[in-house]
Formats: sequence, C-alpha cells, structure tokens
Amino acid sequence: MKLKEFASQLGLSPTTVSRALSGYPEVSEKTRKRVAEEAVRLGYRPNINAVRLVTGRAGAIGVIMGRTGEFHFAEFMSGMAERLDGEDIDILVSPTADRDATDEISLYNRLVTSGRVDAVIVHSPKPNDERIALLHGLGFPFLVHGRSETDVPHAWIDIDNESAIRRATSHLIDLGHRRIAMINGRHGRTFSLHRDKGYRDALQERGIPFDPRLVAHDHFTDELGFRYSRSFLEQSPRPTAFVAGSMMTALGIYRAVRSRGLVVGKDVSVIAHDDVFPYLTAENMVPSLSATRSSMRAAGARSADLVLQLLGGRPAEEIHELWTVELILRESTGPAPAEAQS
Amino acid sequence: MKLKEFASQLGLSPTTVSRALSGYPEVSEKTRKRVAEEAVRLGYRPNINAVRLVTGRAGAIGVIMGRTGEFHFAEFMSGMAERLDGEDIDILVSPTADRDATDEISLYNRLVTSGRVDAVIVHSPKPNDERIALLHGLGFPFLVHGRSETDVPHAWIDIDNESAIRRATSHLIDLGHRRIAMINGRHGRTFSLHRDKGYRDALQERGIPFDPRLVAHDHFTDELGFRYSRSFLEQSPRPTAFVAGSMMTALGIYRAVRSRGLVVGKDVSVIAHDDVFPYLTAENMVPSLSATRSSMRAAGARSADLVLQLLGGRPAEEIHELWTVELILRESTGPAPAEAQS
DNA sequence: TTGAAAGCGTTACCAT
DNA sequence: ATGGTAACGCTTTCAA
Repeated sequence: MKLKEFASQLGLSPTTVSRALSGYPEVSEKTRKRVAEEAVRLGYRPNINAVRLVTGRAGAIGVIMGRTGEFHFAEFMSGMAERLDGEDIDILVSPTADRDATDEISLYNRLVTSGRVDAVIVHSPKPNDERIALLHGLGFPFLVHGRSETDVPHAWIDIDNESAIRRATSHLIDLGHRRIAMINGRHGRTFSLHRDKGYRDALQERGIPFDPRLVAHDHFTDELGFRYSRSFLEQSPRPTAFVAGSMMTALGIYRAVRSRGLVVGKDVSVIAHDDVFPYLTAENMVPSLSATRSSMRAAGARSADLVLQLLGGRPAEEIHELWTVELILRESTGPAPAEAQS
Repeated sequence: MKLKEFASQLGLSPTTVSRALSGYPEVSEKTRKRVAEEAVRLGYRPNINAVRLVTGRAGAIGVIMGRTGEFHFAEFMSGMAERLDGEDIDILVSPTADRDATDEISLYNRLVTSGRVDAVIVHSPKPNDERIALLHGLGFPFLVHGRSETDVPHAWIDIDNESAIRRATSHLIDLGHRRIAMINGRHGRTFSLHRDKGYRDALQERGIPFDPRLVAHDHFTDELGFRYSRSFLEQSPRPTAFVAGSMMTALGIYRAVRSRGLVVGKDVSVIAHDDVFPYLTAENMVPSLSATRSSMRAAGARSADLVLQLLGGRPAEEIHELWTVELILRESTGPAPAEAQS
C-alpha cells in the first residue's frame, strides 16, 4: 500500500496523511487519530527508502566491528539496541576493518559518505586518531567511545580508566605489594595509556620504581593473560600482584598462578577490569575476583542516547561524559605474602 | 557530486554513466573504463538511498539480536562481516527482541516489511518456529541458522548437534562413566532438543537408564554452569562426567568440581561444546578441555554467503547445509573413577 | 552504443 | 487545517 492509495481511501491528501503520521502540529487531533488508526488497520507503512531519499536521513547509526571478535562488542551493541528500541533507528554494522590503518580510514570514509548512516561510533581511539580527524573534516556526526588527545572538538563518552587503575594499584600497594605486574590493552590505544598512567602514578606516589619488565600490552584473551603472567611469575623476585585489563585476561592469570602451585588471593593478588558480562561474573570466580567495574552494556545504551542527542542538534563539543569506575574488592586481593615483602 | 553533474563533466548522459558503473554490457569498454576512472578521481558515488528507492533493494541483511548479550553473537557477525567485505551489503542489527514471543514476531514483521533489509537470518529456531512461518508467509528471503521441524521449505545451515553429543556421550560411556550429567541450552530450542536426543540415544544404546535429575536446560553462563553442576555433584551417587553446552558453562563446571575437592579429568570428566572463540580457548584450560568443536565465525561467514546465493536466485529449498562437528579429546576426559563404577 | 524522459514513494514548500 | 506540486537522485524503458 502506497501513500497515495492510502490517502485516497481516507479521503485525504497525501500531504495531510504524511503530516499526521509524522506528528506535525498543524494537523487536527481528530484527523491525526483517524489516520493513525487506519494506518494500522490497513497496514500502511511509509516506504523507508523513499523517506530516506527525500529527507536525506538514513535512520541508522554505524558501527565498525574489528576483525578480532571482541567479546565486549556484543554487550555494547546490545546496550545500544536497548536504547534504540522504539526509536526508528537501526544499528548498521559495517563489514570489516583492522587490516591496516589506511584501509580502516578509507572504510570509515566510504561508510559515512555513502549515506547509509547518520552518525558513527568510533571505538578504542588512539591519542591522535585519524578517524576523528577524518570525520571532523567531513563534518560528519560521530561519538567517540573512549578518548583522544586531538584538538578537534568532538563528542565522547569514556570511563575513568586512569583513576580506576590508580586506585587499584594503590590498594595493592596498601596491602604491602611492591612488585605489581600489569597486563594492559593494546599498545597505542588511549585507554591503555590512561591505565598505564594510573599504574605508574600510583607507584610513583609511593616511591616504587617502575619496572618495564612487569608490563605487557596486548589483546584481551585468556591465552595472552596466561602467557604474560606465567612469564612474569618466572622472574625473581616474582610479582605478588597483577592488574589486568579484562576478565579473560584474569582467567589466564588465575591459571598461570595455579600452574605455579601458588594461590590467588594469598600468594598472588589479582585485580582485573570487569565490563560486566552476563555470562562470566567476577563474583563467581574462585576466588572471587576483585575488579574495577563498569558496565559495557550501559555504555552502549548511553552512547546510543548521546548519538540521538547529537543528531537532535546538541553541539558535539558539549557532549563529554566521563564515568567513574567502581573498585570492588573481593577475595582475589590480600596482603602481600611476608616472604615477598622487601 | 551527483550523477547529473558527474555525467556532464564527462560529456556523457546520466544514462550512460549509470550503465557504465553498473556494468551493463551495452556500454563500450572504452567508455566504461573512463567512467570508472573518473568516478574514483572525482569521488563520485551514487546516492545509496536513491538507488534503493528505485531498485527496491535495501543492500542489507538483517539480524535480530536477543536481549541477553550472547557471546556467540559477536563471533557470528564477525564471520558475516568477513564474507560481506567487498560486497555492497551491510549487516543491520535490529534493536531488541526476547521480551515475549508475540513481540518478537511483530518485530520480525516490522523489520522485513519496512524494506530496510533484503533478507534476515533467524537464530536458534524452535522445532515449530513462528518466525519461519511468518517469513515464509510473507515470501521474504531468510536463512535459518539452526533447524526446525516445520514443513515450510526454507534455507538453513546447522551443525550436527545430535551426532556431536551422541559421540561425546558414547565416548564417556566407553571410558566407563555411567552417571553422566548434561547441561544443555535453553528449553524448546531445536539445538537443545538435538543435543538431548544425542545424549539419550547414546545412553540407550548402552542400556544406561536416562535420569532426568541429571539434565538441565538454561542459558550458557558460568554461573548457571556452576550452579547446576554443583547441585548435580551433591547427588549420591554423584555424576562422574558432564556434557556441557558452552565454554562458559564449562568454566562453571570446572569451578564446581574443584569446589568439591574433586579433580577434572580424574574424578570428573567434562566435555563441552566449543564455538571457537579467540579470547577463550578450550586447549588452554587447565586441564585442557575435551570439546565438540565448530567455528561460529565460520558459520557466520558461510551464512552470509548462503544469503547472498539466496538473493542471487538460488531456491531456498536447495540450501541445506549440515556441518559435521569435531570431537577433540583433551585432558578433561578420563576413565571413570573406580569407586564410582557400579 | 548512447540519450531523453518517465517514474520510484515520499516530504516540504507554497498556496488556500 | 488541508491540498497541489516540485523536488530527492537514481535506474530503466523507449527511441534514435
């Protein structure tokens, strides 16, 4: 059923029907109501592609998914979906990225210039992120999930990684730990740098020298968590505590600690960052995992919300949101073992 | 840059340019080449929404994401994205589902009648799935990831869950296990039923009575894996082996077994289904996890491929693909403990 | 092999 | 408060 046909069945003009359905104020309440009811009854729905053509709006928010199946991603998107429910906006996942940087840029370029999305969300930015420069240059609406150090004014939402890791590290120091290892995220990403800074500042405040041999940067997988922590534990003196970037990393650390005949929470303390997954819970680990905690799903929902505001005309430079991260202490952290105290 | 403007810069008509870019045969090779080069040079790209309106194609495949942040989902989509790279087709994730069944149906209805997608992928079907009936009724192209028992002819791709679990269970029986617990997926989903059947058939073949107290159906989370296995282990006699639906479930089982002072691979054997995640590896667990194994990412890639074929005109009733599942034995499975043998 | 012109189904401007 | 009509940018007959 097309607008013309539908309108003539109602004895109205296409114009009036269109206005009634789009909620324009100048249409009478009575008419609006009748149109709405008949639309449902007769099953009329505007052709989305015609609407898109004429309005220039795509009705979708773009997300570019990295090649590496990030487990965070599904949670974030699920949060977006939650918020976008009821709005007439979809999530468009663009095939591929992460081959090399040039490619990624051209991918963003194609996506935004193709008119398939009204805005995009940029994940895991670098301090000087090319994607941000590109999008700003194109004058295209975007929200950064994470932070950069660019001068370009833009909308962003982020968690306070630096403070979270500083507190986590300080707490370990309070417990008497001196050799604290850190398994961080990928090199060059701002969130990794922030976590590095929080870690180093905490050490420095207490006069503990920074030892680069206790720090790793990589993807968040159980395997890498295992490998790095295993190799750190082979050092002498060995670290008595770990700060880790993800739940998966923590799983690897737990394994490594056990494999050395050590006990988490006693011989080795562990704090990891928990994005709050429904399928893997810090509290349920054995021993339960102390964690810096912030819901990825909530971030996704709020991101969608902010993008909506952006599209609604709110200035990008006004949209900056920094979320506090909880530090939840559980059984995986305890006093540094006596023999390890120097 | 619009077609008209671009065409006039080339000294050609819009018609010819359009044909050249769309690869129509009647345009001369020389012209086609020139048009293609100039398009790149001048940065002309057809307005996607105009194309969509006039062709009636949406250029997107729809996926409906459940409310529960399924960790499988990201891998599947990532596989889709991999295959769709280079094609001019996006993945459209539709906000929400999983509230109640009626709602989900109306959601599918809206999605496909809205013209935003050319096809949809249906996940985790039930034997008599309303979504399949709906889509078939609407004559809308779709691919089912999983199987149903409906008479409606349709395209599907699935793994051989029944055979996988039968082999897994049989193997445990070969090892002397008699009390084998099963932590399966959600009630009512075909894949859960297939796994149930594989499990029961294996028992029956060897004359082992089926005990409903050893079976659970639920979401795949570490917490539920822990809770069910914990409660099973409290039975007397306790089960000596577990068959589990996911890696997360397996994590929970490992914890529960340890919490009882038992040892996986010795006191209790475990086989779980592994969808092959980059961030959590069966081989790396301690002890390494025996698993039925099939790559979710590969399924996603192949699904995208099959949808493309479907849209290319291949009849749906011709598209049935059943993937064999590997059974990989590692350290989590061993002979039933002597004292437990009856 | 190329071009002119008629749609595709809406929205939004300008009238009334 | 309602209606006529010109876009929106492209593809696709129909002609040449």
